[in-house]
Amino acid sequence: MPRPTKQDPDRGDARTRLLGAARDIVRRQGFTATTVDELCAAAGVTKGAFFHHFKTKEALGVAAAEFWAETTSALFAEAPYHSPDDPLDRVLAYLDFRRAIMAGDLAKWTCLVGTMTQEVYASHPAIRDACADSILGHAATLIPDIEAAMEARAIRADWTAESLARHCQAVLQGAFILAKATGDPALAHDSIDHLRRYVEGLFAPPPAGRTA
Amino acid sequence: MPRPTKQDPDRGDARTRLLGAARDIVRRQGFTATTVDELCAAAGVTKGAFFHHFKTKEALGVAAAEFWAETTSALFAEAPYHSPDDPLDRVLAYLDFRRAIMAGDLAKWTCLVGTMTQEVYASHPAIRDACADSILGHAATLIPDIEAAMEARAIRADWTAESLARHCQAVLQGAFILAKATGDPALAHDSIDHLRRYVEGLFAPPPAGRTA
DNA sequence: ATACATACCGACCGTATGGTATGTAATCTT
DNA sequence: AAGATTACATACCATACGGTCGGTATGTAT
Repeated sequence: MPRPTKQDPDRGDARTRLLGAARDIVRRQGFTATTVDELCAAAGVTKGAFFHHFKTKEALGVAAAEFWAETTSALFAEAPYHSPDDPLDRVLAYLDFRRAIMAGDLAKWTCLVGTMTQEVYASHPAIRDACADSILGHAATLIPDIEAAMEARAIRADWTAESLARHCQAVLQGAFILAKATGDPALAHDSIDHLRRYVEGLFAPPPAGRTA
Repeated sequence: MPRPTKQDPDRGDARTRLLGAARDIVRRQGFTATTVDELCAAAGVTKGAFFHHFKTKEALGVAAAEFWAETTSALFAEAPYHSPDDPLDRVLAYLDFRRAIMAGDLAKWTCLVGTMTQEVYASHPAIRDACADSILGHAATLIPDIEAAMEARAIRADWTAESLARHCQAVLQGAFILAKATGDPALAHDSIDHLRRYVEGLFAPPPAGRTA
């Protein structure tokens, strides 16, 4: 059962604070470069507390990915992009929402699990799997709207709603990398714009969606 | 002047071998998780040789990104996708080429500089800049063909050839992440397929390219 | 032949790292 | 209230890490 820490109470229990610190620091420096001591300092927690809650640093990585999945899915569930009546408009509103978030400090709007994946996919399978669950789980939330949009417009395509949902995530992840490389969110915005145009085109009336 | 090492001659000079080792190992484990000793062992070189050629580990990171830019640009320059007469076909052939490469060991076909960017964008600006140069430099090689395709089809678009070239790189980078997360190249293939369909759609005859 | 520079070797160093062992206080169970 | 369990704190450890340093071998110019 959680209990406030000595060093800085009234900020939640040690475990949650460590996960929050991991979310912020790992996004900025990566998983390997982030040390246990650093996480403890940021969370206002001692090393004993760290290894009480997480058997190893790798276990923290897994927990951080799961924490990320939970918190982001809550955030997106409450986001305003679900309100349009037309399912296609909901999908486009999702992209607009993702685009709108891309401002300010890079480490605040880039993706924890995408970052970790690159580093640990070969060396820490447990973390990688948790990251994959997070990414694919989030992608899956788009599928119903895409399917509904396909049905509403009677689209018979050579692509699946699932693959399009995942493609959106791929574009987002790639946009993060371009933004990090250049320090300029504009490149990320441009990529989302291209993606939005693609989705619009897929559902456009005339020769749309490459009907068979 | 390069000189073969004692441990394993006839494999090039120490510097090049270290850069080759960095390319392979960093792609699998990331920059931070890759140790100097590990690189030396893989290159069959001693630590003395390492720090003779590179002042610090960070300097090796910069050199590895530059090495990557040189070797890949050579590879793409000689690749077969330049042969079609129609510039649009060359762009599509580029995508087909990128897609075809995506098979086998992940660490062999994913992007060194994309991986490094995620880790070091905030902590090692020098490496980040070298990575940005590599990515944007490669993207720039696509611009002439895209521009020619736009001109050939008289496309007046609200997007630029440069932004489309960069978007292609974003999709590639994102595809790498999905493939790493799932261990399945199929997700990367699907994303490239979507990108290809997008590019085709942009240049399609009827209501093309969102003319103003 | 001498002098100098480059390329490489391998032992060593200070520190930072992930992890442990042990102790103490709050909370739960009965 | 008593014991058990959970939640945290502190001191400590073995090792691995980036980096240094003195030295040697191989050119290269004069």
